[in-house]
Amino acid sequence: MISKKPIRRREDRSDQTQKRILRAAVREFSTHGLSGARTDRIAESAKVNKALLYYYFKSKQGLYAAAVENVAARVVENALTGFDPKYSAGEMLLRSALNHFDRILTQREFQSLLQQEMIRFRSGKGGSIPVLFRTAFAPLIQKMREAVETGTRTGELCRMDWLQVVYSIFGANVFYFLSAPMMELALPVEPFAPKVLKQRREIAVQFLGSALFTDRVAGAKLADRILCEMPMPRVTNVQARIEDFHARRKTL
Amino acid sequence: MISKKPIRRREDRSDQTQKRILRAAVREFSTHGLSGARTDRIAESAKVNKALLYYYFKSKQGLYAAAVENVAARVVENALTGFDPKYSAGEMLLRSALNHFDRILTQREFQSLLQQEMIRFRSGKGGSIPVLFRTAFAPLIQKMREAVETGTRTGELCRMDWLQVVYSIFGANVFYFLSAPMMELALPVEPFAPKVLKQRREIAVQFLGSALFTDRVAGAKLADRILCEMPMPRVTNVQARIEDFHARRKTL
DNA sequence: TACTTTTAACTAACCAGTTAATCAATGATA
DNA sequence: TATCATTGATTAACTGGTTAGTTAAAAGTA
Repeated sequence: MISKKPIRRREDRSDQTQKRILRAAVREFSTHGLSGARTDRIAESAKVNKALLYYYFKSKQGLYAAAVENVAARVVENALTGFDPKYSAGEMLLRSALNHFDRILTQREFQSLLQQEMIRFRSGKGGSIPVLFRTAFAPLIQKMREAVETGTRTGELCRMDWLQVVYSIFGANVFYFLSAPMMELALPVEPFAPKVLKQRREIAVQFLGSALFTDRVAGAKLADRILCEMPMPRVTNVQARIEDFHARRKTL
Repeated sequence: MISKKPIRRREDRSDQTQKRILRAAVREFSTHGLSGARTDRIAESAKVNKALLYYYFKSKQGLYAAAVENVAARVVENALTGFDPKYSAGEMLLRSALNHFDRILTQREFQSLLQQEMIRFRSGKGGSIPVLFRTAFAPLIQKMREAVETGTRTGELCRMDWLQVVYSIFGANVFYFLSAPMMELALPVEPFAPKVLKQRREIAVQFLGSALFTDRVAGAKLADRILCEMPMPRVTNVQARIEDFHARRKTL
């Protein structure tokens, strides 16, 4: 933003504008949905002419697909960290819960896009769900299943349905962020304030610790230890949040 | 559908067409979103002229608002059943979890609309969230909070953050239905098959029973008892499911 | 007749996608 | 190394189909 040295090499320049378009597209699609998004708005926010969108991504659909893939790729990389075999099964689960929370926190657009894709998929159109599923989702729940099964076999965890564990972990996190706008109206706190987020994150893991483990106290202790080792990431996405804020102001 | 006796009274006739429009609108908006929905399609599916939509509901936005309110109203009525003071705090919570599951199951459109409204709300525009919040959401979580607090005071429930309980209960249910289309790709089962639904519903309550209660075994037993008293409702919405099916076929 | 409900046909705006022309690196040539 | 055709990147202006919303008249009911 600040450095104004013009890019000389043609390729680099083109790459950069493509990235700019993609960033703008992710923002637009995640806040307005596929049909609500406006190509003019994307072009304007990427500071390029609208025709460029079609030059690089042939159609609105194409741009949308590229946007979804782009965010998905960013997610996949760190989805499986935490399943290091040096950890016990229970620890893997708690770590993946934290991982999931942090991922939603740092990549909010992904969540919006994913939810919208889910609705689209349910009402018939193929969309990107199958791809997302194969690349991001399937490997993760497979790992979780294995962890629950070994955990119950060794007696570390309570005897329980592995799917229910998946639903509990993901569900609580997803619902937290999903319901945040509404909760904002209910509670005397701002759900996206760093302090509140941090506390929520801790409580969620502690809850899992005492809900999943045979030895409740040991589970809670383990949760505390992991929390020390995995501090909450800083939310770097400041620019987007500022833009959000202004968009909000304008429409009030 | 079958009975063809024409309605004589003007008022009744008008009422009925309004309802037909509203039903069609709910279907259209919940599958396509506000901006994806087409007024022509709503009119056609309600078997009225498009101008009637504007006669009764002045604008697309107005129709949308009416649709959301309509579904919300249906939800509110049975949200608070289960908080009968004759039950213990723990029982209230388990019952409300089942209630919530059944509500999503029988009124799927509400969920879609609500989620879309949540995204809309986050990205600035007021929408119906504040209304929905006051009428449906706030009273419910208030009751849940009270239940958790009395439950922990009496020692029936584990000492835990009441909000975390809310997130766990709602989260698991919401996430089950939200992720169902994706899970369909992951699992060898159809998540909307009555048998699968029934099993999931049971496991979810049993999980809560042993996660929330100080006495895990007692919690699980209570869950079983409640499950007997609250059998899964039949999904009456056959027409919508058939239409869904056909819509799906067409777009493949 | 007087009033409400419903319709066919229309319009104005919007918006995805196109076109043809311009601009600026690049690399070949003398 | 100065020149210039080539090619990729970018734009302003346009187009045509779509869609929310209107109007004026017809049909139905009290």
